[in-house]
Amino acid sequence: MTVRTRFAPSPTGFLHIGGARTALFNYLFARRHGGKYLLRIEDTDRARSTPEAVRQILDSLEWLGLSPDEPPVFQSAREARHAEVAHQLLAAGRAYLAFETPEELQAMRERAIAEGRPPRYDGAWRDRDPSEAPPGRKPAIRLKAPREGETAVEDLVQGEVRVANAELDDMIILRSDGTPTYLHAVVVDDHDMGITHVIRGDDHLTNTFRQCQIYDAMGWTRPRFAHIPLIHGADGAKLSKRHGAVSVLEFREQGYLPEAVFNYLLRLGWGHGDEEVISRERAIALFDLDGVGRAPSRMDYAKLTHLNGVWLRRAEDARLVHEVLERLARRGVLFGPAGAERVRLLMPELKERARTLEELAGSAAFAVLDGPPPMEAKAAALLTPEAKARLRDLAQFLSDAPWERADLEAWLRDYAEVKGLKLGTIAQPLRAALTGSTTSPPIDAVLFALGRTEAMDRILAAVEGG
RNA sequence: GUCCCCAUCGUCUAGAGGCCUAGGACACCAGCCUUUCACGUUGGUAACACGGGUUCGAAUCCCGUUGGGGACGCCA
Repeated sequence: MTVRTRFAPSPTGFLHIGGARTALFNYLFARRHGGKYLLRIEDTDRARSTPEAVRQILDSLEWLGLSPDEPPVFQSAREARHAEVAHQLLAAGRAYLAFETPEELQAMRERAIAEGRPPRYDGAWRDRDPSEAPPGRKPAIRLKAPREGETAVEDLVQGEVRVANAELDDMIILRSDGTPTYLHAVVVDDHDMGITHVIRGDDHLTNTFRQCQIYDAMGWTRPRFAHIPLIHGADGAKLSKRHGAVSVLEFREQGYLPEAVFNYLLRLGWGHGDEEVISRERAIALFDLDGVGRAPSRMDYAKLTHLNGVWLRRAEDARLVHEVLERLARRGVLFGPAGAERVRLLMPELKERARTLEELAGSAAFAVLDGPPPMEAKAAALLTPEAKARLRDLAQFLSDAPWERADLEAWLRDYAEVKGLKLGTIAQPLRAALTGSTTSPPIDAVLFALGRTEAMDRILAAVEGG
């Protein structure tokens, strides 16, 4: 049997990092077993679902390389089928019409809670004849769930989980307006889509029992289930906005690389020995459900950032140059082809020193400019009268230098030696003049990337300025 | 409240009864490298929630306690 998995978000908001991980696990499991990974948009809540959210979810998945293998299924398009199955169950005597109004049910629930009883439907219409119904009232269809015995699920992550059927009430599968409820629609869709493995957040674990009852009532084969723990914020509570970035697109904006987010999410709740840096290919080769932990894990932005740095250093220079220039342009930094070329020359050094694309763009900003860069206070402090005098002298010396990086380094060292100075003594003021900052790539690399003319301009500007 | 799930350093995890003096990674601290910053590197602080069993032997198995999470809708 070919493995088929699905990710089934509801389009009521952006795709958050927990959903992304669920998608990732579904993707990896399918790939690992040579199966298909599908997407189903659960948009049956028409009041809260938006096309904008659908688009965002699709964008987010694409960015992470988790686009589905087949066109997405929209649950709302399948309502007729959901109703059909509900009516089949009704005809087969596995479901019944229930005539309470939502208000009545709400009141029953409140009463039960007030009296310390579990808020379960009492099955009042289970054996009553519809002819007794109040006139003109539209019924909902409820599943006639078994009352004796227990329902057990062999979960691929959680192990065997069982519950007494007495704990479960007769759930509504079709609302009085003819629309399906979520629990029912999911079962029908998963069955019709040929889903073999339902991998989802463990907030659905207790729903699973009721869904199994629908499979059983229809005589359908149940899929295998795997309930993965949720991701929490740093304080252990359910991940939310106040914990920082949670939307996938937000991570993209903040300069995280998709392969780093992929890697981080993979390692959150799943491990393979001591391996930390794991590529997509490696993940597909290694991933399996038995490596998934059962405890909820917490989002750790510091580790994500570290991992991002690792992937940033591994990334192609050309790609990073492109990203950085785009980000600088978006910041309103003006630059020409010469500036872009300097970033290109400097990228091998710049990417060693950044952990996110935002940092990378920040560290490249000095290079794209034509003319002296804005001077940080700490850099300005380096440009003492003495330092300026030395820079003037150095500029003279450098004006004849062959403009290759290795030569430049040699010239600087020679200069320092001749003057009896430590290299740092001249490198720091030079760095300040060239970059406006106290930190930058190696100074010879900076000189080389800027080019003789630009470098001289900046040195002289610093010498004459302030 | 009822039901379900979970529990190893601050965090992510390795660990399938002896290989555990509990390993790795992030973070943190100190040193080295050095032209700044990073990278790298060396070392350090730091955990089996608690209590009972089972066993020659338990982080690993069982029970309980505590703590966390989730579910109990004509939401998804």
